[in-house]
Amino acid sequence: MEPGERAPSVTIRDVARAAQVSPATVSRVMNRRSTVDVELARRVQQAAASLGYHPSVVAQGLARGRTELVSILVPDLGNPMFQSVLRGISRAAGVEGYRVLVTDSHEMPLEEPFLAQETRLRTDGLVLCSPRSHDQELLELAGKLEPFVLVNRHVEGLLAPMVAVDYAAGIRALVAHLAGLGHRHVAYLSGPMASVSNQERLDTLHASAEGRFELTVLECGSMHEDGYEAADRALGTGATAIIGYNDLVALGALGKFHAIGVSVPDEVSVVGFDDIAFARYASPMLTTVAVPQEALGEEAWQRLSAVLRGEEPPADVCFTPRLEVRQSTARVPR
Amino acid sequence: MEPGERAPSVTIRDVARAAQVSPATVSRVMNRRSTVDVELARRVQQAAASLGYHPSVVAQGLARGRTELVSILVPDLGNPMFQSVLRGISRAAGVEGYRVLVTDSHEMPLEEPFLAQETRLRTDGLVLCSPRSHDQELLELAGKLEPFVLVNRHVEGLLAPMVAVDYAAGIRALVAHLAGLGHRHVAYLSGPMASVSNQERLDTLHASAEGRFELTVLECGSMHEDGYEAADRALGTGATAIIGYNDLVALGALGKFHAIGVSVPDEVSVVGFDDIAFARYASPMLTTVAVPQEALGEEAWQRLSAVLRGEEPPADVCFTPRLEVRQSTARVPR
DNA sequence: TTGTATGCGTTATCAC
DNA sequence: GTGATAACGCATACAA
Repeated sequence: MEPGERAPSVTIRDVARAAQVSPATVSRVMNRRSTVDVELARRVQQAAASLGYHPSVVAQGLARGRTELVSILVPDLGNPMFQSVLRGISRAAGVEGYRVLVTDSHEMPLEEPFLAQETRLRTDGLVLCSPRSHDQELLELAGKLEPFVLVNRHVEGLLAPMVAVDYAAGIRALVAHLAGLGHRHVAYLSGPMASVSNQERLDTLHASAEGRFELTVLECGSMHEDGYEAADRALGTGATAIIGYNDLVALGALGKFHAIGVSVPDEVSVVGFDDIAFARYASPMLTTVAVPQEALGEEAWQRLSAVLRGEEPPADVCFTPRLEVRQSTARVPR
Repeated sequence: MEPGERAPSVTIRDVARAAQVSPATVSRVMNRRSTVDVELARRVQQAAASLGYHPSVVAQGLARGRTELVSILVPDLGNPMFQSVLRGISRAAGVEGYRVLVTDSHEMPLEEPFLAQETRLRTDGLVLCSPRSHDQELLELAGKLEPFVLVNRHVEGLLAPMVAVDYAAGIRALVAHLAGLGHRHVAYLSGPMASVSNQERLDTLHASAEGRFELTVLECGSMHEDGYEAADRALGTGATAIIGYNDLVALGALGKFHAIGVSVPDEVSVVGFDDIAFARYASPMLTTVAVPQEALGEEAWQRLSAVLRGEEPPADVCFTPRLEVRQSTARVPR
């Protein structure tokens, strides 16, 4: 065989010939369809085995009209939050024989619509995770993306199933916790501007901080580095407590404080968001708002799966995150 | 349309009819093939646009004999090391228009051969990452998996391209570092028994510890929890330095020591392996052996890509990891 | 129960 | 340059 040449794969016809039956019968045996004479079935099995036959998934996909593949698009594969969602979907889908095709938009909102369509065309359905696009854009795109489900985002008027998190509730719990500890000046390390959940956290923060403490917002980002870099700026504002956009940012801040000899939580309190696995193993253990990440993925799959079966998907769900008080928060220093 | 019914997708024929040309011409236009009369091309473009036509990727796959999809199989999607490799592949492949289908074997070595074959059949090629199977099994499987490349594993006699890491060199650097700090009793938190790289680390450890320090090996695992759980056991052996199977384990141990008030590195030194992003932001910053994770993925893609093009792949590569001395190691306490 | 024939949506070969 | 037509490999309605 020349390099680049097509490998001569063994087809259903080859098996049929070897077993002296029709291709249809081979197909029936391979798919455990209807009742095939046991003797014929045996011959087919044997022929298939000895020829090393495997049905072409692509041909099956074309003939059946489905690939048993679903796509997931995430803003950043490097973020443990999305990795967990991916895991949840991958695991749940795997049980039903579906595989997952993953695409990373690398936090480039403008690429999102194209990538979403592109990857969607390759599979039976799509999970759109924390899309950074505007509501309007998603509404226009929806028709081309169906069937799909939305994770970590709510869009009014969209008929796609949604799996969301009540970030506002999480923020309120956080605010109550910090206010209860006596903090009167809090800094928020803001995430990507395109992140809708960042916007939601910001709005809720402003609203619920009112009358409880002064709030300073600092542009930051979504990665370790961003938190590390922003930590002393935050401290410079006079804040006694710092809320990270997510755990990555909070952990980055923790790292910086440790590096410059600022004690947490004695001199400053730090909290995160998501409760990624590392939050629990940080020093000090990070107080954070726990989002059920793998569950998000599982619920997303349940809905996509239902739609793929032509059934009515379960109702939209909105998880209420749980405040996980650990060691990175304490009473305000006096 | 009834639920479950097939969506009536617009086909190449619909476009041909609308543009009053043959399907062949439409195909030529869509693929920018040969020279098509500019007027006809315009009509086709327009018809395609107004009908919202997108070529069926599945049908293209069948006709062209390739899907522009590759698979990656990893032992644990929850491990940042594999996530980084996945990212590296995903990014590199994406540039050439290839998408990545990811499968997680959930550290179940027995499932691996089946999953590898299954996922391979769905795509044009496979990246086998840190397979837990025995050499013999891989050798027997090889024929069914081609084309594929091996990451983080070397198998004698296998003609598949390989991208590996010289773990022995990493361990030797670690041993020299710890011995130089005066440590005379070291504990190794051992990873999954099925992990070949764990075995390699273990062997090298035994060999190079000889005459420098006493070595105690404790069964542990590959996750945070495992390290957290094993940390005080390790301390109980009288070891003054602890080597984790990977950063996750080391970070878990760090967490435990912080929880029980054991100071790192004053009372005990801790080192990891891989240099995941979190290692740098831990408190104290984790001394570890840096493995170029995304580069592994990129190199893997380069080789798979070459084979897919029918070219000779680049020679096997073996990265020498770099010792990253940070703050979790210090002179032995006296 | 089993085989025949057709369709799935493209690409590619070959005449025109 | 352009259009029939035959693969591509399988599933399935229908006939036997």
